[in-house]
Amino acid sequence: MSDTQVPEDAAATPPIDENKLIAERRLKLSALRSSGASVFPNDFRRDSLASELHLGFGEMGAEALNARAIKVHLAGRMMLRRIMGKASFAKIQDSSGQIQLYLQRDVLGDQYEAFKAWDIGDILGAKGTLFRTKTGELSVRVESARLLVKSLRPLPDKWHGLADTEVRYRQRYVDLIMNEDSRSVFRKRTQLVRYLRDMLDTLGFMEVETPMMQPIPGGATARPFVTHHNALDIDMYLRVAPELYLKRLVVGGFERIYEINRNFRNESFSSRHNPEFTMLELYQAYADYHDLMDLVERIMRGAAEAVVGTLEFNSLGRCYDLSKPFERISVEDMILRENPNLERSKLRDIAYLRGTCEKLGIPLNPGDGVGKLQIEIFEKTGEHTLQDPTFVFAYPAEVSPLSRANDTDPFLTDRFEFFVGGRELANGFSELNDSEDQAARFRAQVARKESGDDEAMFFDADYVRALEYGMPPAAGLGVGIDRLVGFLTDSPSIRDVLLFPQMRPE
RNA sequence: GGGUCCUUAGCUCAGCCGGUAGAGCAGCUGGCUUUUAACCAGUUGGUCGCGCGUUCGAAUCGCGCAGGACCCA
Repeated sequence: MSDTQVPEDAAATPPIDENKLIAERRLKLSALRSSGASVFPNDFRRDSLASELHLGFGEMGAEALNARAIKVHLAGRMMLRRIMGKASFAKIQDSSGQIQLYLQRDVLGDQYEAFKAWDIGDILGAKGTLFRTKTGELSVRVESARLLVKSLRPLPDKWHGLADTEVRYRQRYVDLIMNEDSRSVFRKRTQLVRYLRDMLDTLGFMEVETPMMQPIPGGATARPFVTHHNALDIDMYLRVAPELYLKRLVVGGFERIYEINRNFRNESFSSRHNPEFTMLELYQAYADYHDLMDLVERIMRGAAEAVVGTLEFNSLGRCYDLSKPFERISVEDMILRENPNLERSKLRDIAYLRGTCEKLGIPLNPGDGVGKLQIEIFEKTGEHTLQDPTFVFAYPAEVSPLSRANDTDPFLTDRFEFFVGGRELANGFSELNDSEDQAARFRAQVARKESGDDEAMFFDADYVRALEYGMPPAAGLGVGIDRLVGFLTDSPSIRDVLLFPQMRPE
């Protein structure tokens, strides 16, 4: 591509939001083009990042700096500019941080006059020598400077920054330019995922990838997105969970596996939900749900160390101390704790539970059995009280179609959910590996679907066939990565931890 | 899906007892060779989210729509 020619269709498809400030910058760009100079050059090479210089020389005195005369090549976006006649200060920002430049007309000559026409937001390259200003700021005395990229759009207010949440989400690039807090959240997200991979690899887990497009969506009760495969002429579903594929791999002999990837659920979106979100799912053979509760404690502490740097920290308006043991309590005990007026002996009496739901204002669905009603009551009265890290275990089989039944009480399954800050962060259970029981539970889900529950599961015959070969006893765990990041970075909205959250079209 | 609030210059925000829109920053012009949101002087810039209504007159009042934030389901 030639960089001295304006693309011919530039005028035919004008960008959005044109204004006078942009027009002025376009004029400057067009003057650059007609000057014959290289307008978007890519031959400048830097040898330092701002933060490396602050780290390496931030403590060095002015005289020592002058004596060593350290030469640096830097590049970055100009964020701030103070022109004082024949000398100027500017701050440039690179991926690591910011550093101040000092530019003088006596040194730079024509380049100095050119610099005065550059705008905040332009990307420039500078070569110079480190020094300390009389107020003590580590800076670069610039010996030559070049404009590398002309920015056509003005940045937000240099002091107030970008505050409009909608623009922060829609134009994340502007948010990332302006807000170190935002950059920090996404760096921490990456640190968390790297920690999880390192830890699981250390424990002998193998990372795998399973289909995102599935002919039968399974592994969770949720409405799927539908798409169409043209060559096969069949509808396909974006996965709501990878669970059934991961367990096929356990049948195949991969005894410790995990996947960190996206799930898709066709629900409305808000500050708590995004249609696509990231889950860690792992499966461990010859382990049960108790082992996974221990693993979740380990993950939570390791993640806090990796991301926050400490086990004691504030998040979402509260102080947490993850060094204390996490509480473990059963669903029925939770219900009784939050509803002391209820009688334990009647917790499996459907008429009693219906009456309780009515008193609590929970809408009743005709198909709901005892287990479903128990969970409704727990979610309404108990879930939000679980601020400190807590495992709730012994979930009814009715709401746990993939979990192993409890040996002594078949109404229950060996399943837990993990809560912190009043939100569910993880879900784990001993896996159902009885193929005949699994087939029966799929049939029950199909019956729910036929009675109008469009979140109920499909019958997955191949999955049952896989179980018929024999799946080793195993336990499985799912961890909501977005929620975990939100908790560890004190981000109240899921949109603050997704680079590009789902928004209505502009 | 329901409730409350928000939408004014490129950005951050005033203006809301209805009388034809303002500040700071950014921009432009000039001055200033160690500034720290630099400073000083001058200056440009608006379909007040969109539509309909009330009124002599609407950024301001009413209704509807759109987008967003928070709370609830």
